[in-house]
Amino acid sequence: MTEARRRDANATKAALLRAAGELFTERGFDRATVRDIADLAGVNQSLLFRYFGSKEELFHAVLAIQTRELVAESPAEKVLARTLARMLDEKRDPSSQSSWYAALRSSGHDSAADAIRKQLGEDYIRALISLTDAEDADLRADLVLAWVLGLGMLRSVVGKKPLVDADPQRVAKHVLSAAATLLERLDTDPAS
Amino acid sequence: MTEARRRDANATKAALLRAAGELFTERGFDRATVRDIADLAGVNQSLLFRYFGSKEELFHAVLAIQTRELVAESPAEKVLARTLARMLDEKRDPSSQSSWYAALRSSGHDSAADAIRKQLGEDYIRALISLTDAEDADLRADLVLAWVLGLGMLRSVVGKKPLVDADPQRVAKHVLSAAATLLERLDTDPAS
DNA sequence: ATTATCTATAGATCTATAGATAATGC
DNA sequence: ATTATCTATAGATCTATAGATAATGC
Repeated sequence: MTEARRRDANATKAALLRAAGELFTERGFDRATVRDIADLAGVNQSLLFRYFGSKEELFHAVLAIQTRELVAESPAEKVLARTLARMLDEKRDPSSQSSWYAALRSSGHDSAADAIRKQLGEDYIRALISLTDAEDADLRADLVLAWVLGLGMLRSVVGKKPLVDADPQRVAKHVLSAAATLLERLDTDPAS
Repeated sequence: MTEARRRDANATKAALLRAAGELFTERGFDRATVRDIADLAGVNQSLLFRYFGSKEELFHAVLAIQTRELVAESPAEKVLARTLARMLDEKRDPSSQSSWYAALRSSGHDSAADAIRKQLGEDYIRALISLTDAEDADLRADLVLAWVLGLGMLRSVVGKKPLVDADPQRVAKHVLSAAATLLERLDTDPAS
């Protein structure tokens, strides 16, 4: 982003989405200011409003993209293992980390929470529910989702050790085998 | 708080702590404004600064109290069950819910996160670590802690259904038995 | 000529403080 | 007289917008 860029609305939008994904994840909705996002993207902050209307709409765009990427192309048994692999991969650049954490960190009563409730409720949860025949399948799926979110928060926000430095394979193995207590058809191979 | 109160500095401090606990948990650090906290406590907002110095110091006071209450008097095997019972008890008044969620929702790089890292690292985690002989005991404790935090966030911030409406006993039973995969000496009785 | 980008600023917060007021205890 | 409480406001943000500038494509 440091070299002189051509004038390209699509590239600017993409740069804003990327920067927003990174800062929302790292700081949460409120503390990721539009100015910081625009600076990180290397563009003027007024363009954020021109292309996305408001900070909140930008946030929703980020959430929608990330949810789609994550859930869309994996079979249900492997969604959890892949989510963990993605989250635990430290070589991954920060902008691709999930902004779900940011959604959680935002206010409890505004549309940010509504957004996550819907996005997660209807995509991710469905995959998890399909992995058990228990009558409380939907509750079990919520419990597993809570774990994933808690792990992400404790890593990315708190930076808790030894969790942040732990071997990804080992973390995934522990989580998957414990989660398999709740979801009997879960694939517990961390490297799948 | 509605009837005319006597002038009582201690009572005012307590009212502020209580109101702060409630609003920080519900909205996170940034969106719980000092004015709202003072209004909920039924006092003028300037008193918050008089008695606690700054919003951040008030937040730390809230965290310290809640951590102490929670961990202090339970044996290690029962700390998790009691944390869950406390969190899942809907009759409980909101001000006593844990502000750990608020700490998580606050910025990743300021002293709020430092506070939680220390408070949790040194009290809660120690209890969990004592429940397993595995060499990666500290990692396992982190994973369980992550689950508790994720559950609290998903309940109190997102209001995810069916999780919020679920039978506390059943939720506790699921979580405890899955967590026992990691901590072999954990007491898995939800009602202990 | 069109449109991507930037400048400048309005307007709405929010934290924090200085100084005034009023209720208590000796 | 002491001190708990309130009033009023400074000063620092932050989101959002109106209008000016400058790079592209026909």
